Amino acid sequence: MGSNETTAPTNFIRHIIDADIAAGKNGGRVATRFPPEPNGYLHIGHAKSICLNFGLARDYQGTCNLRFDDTNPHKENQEFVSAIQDDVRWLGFGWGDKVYYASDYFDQLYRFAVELIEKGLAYVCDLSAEETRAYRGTLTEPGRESPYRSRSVAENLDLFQRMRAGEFPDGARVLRARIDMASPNINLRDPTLYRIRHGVVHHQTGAEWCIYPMYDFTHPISDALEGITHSICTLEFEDHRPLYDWVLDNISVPCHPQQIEFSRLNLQFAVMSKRKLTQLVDEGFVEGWNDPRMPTIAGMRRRGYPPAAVREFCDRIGITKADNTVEMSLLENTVRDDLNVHAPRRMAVLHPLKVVIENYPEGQAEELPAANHPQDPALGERSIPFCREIYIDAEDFREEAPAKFKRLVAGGEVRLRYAYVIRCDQVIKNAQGEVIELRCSYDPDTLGVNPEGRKIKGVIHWVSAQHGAEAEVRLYDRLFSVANPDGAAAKEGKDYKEFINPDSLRTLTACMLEPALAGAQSGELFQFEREGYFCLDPAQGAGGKPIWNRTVTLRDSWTKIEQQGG
RNA sequence: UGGGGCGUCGCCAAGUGGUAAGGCAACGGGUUUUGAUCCCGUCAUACCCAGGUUCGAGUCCUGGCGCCCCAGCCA
Repeated sequence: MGSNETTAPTNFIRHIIDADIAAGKNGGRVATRFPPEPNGYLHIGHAKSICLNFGLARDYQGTCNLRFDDTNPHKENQEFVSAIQDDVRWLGFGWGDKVYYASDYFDQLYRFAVELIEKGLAYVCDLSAEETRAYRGTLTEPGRESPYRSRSVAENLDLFQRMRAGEFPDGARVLRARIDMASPNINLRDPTLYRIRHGVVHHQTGAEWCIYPMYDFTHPISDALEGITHSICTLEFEDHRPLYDWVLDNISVPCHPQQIEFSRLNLQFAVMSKRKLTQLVDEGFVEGWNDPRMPTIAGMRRRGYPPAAVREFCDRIGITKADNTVEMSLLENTVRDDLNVHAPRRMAVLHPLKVVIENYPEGQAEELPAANHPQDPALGERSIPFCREIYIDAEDFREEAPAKFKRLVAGGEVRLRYAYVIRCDQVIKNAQGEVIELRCSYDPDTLGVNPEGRKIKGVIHWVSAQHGAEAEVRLYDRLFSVANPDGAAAKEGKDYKEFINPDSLRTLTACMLEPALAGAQSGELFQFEREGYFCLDPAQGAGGKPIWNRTVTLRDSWTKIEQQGG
């Protein structure tokens, strides 16, 4: 196998493909597909599948089709079709100029159904949905055969044609495969192949059809028609594989793709089912599918996760058949690894506390050079204005210093990043006793050099009060307050939504940014030194202020020290 | 009690009979004008359990145990 660049780590599916190639199967060809149903936005679990399928095509010089599994118009729409394409492209994968739709095969699917009927392998069944369920039996008892199971081929052909012609109402009849009502595998107990759906406009085929094929019938045929070699899906379809093979074994298709199943991704502090994500959106628990707290691809994009980091994450988690729940720290660390290398550094004060440097001349200002990246000179530098009044973060000042606290304390000194060492001479408080301003003095001999005879242990960030730009900053935390919302809900007999973290979004409306941030473009990412990585949101906040989303925090060893009573 | 899967470090995960990779987390230490980054070190006599085969088993066999999925005219 192999290619020059990014080759994903090996896994059991690659072993299968390697063996197939060695055996000369499919003429050594590898063709996969990513088959989303356009009934919602893609999430990080889909990203895992996308990276797997498109990654296989990339590494084996094969192909991967983007194919919409659009057989249930009731739940699907064009907005989702478009969003899915945006998301796959954003992740970094392409598909030439052809997007595939299962609905492109509706005519052929119909003819294959007729073929099955002609072979006596499918029949029109008049049982209601409830009756069908009752006839199906249970997990431990076999089902009973439908009274319509022995209709003649001619009658079945006539009825199926009339189903298509719209002669029967919804639910009146279905087309079923005639397999085995006693099979221990419930999927083989004469599964439904076609159902009647009047009055829904399909986003691709409009009102052309009033019967729609089921997944189990559509999927294997779509794969075969596209010459897919390896049809990769998640574990819950393992029980469907005998049906997948049955369909292909009994109709005249050009090839028989191999279905392979892997386990889906579970992520701590998140829910991953489309039903639940849809609910969070529809019921207003989040601002939309692209809310930065959502585990959707659109949400991660808005949050500022680089696509390369998401791809790297998918490589790091691997592909197996074992149930798994990945820790959020793995995702966050993957994002940090990418951002640390690529994000230019800036200074921003989130909780401004005014500092007046009394021995700095009023009306004076100077431009101080600052590296855009401390380890990568190629990113260049910008200059930062310094003057008599600045803001520092309220968290960087304490009247009394806890042990190991190395920021500014009353009477103490601290280094202003890329500027001077200052000393806090006086603390000004309001009537409530809250610190509202600091009067300091600076040491003019400390620009770029350490003072003689004393060690300055702390460095803090700051922004010029005169030159800084105001901004809104949104701090995101995990959407759920427990690692496993579904598990907690089941255990405590509650709804998973009761575990939504009330502090998953904290909005700071009076932040101060260094001037270099003023011209940033929507989507641009920076590290706000000592705070984290932030991404400019496309929207504007109150008063037209820019909104900066916190992508991820920096790793923080201080809070731990502080909590240990340090 | 039917069928299909899965069980290797806190979380992922290599391993394909020859004597337990790697990543994340954690914990020590060093560098540092980001308590960041970076660097160094520690971290499974042990692979769900019990027997067995073998010179040798996480890998093979037998029997248990645990967890996940399946009874949509959803995908």
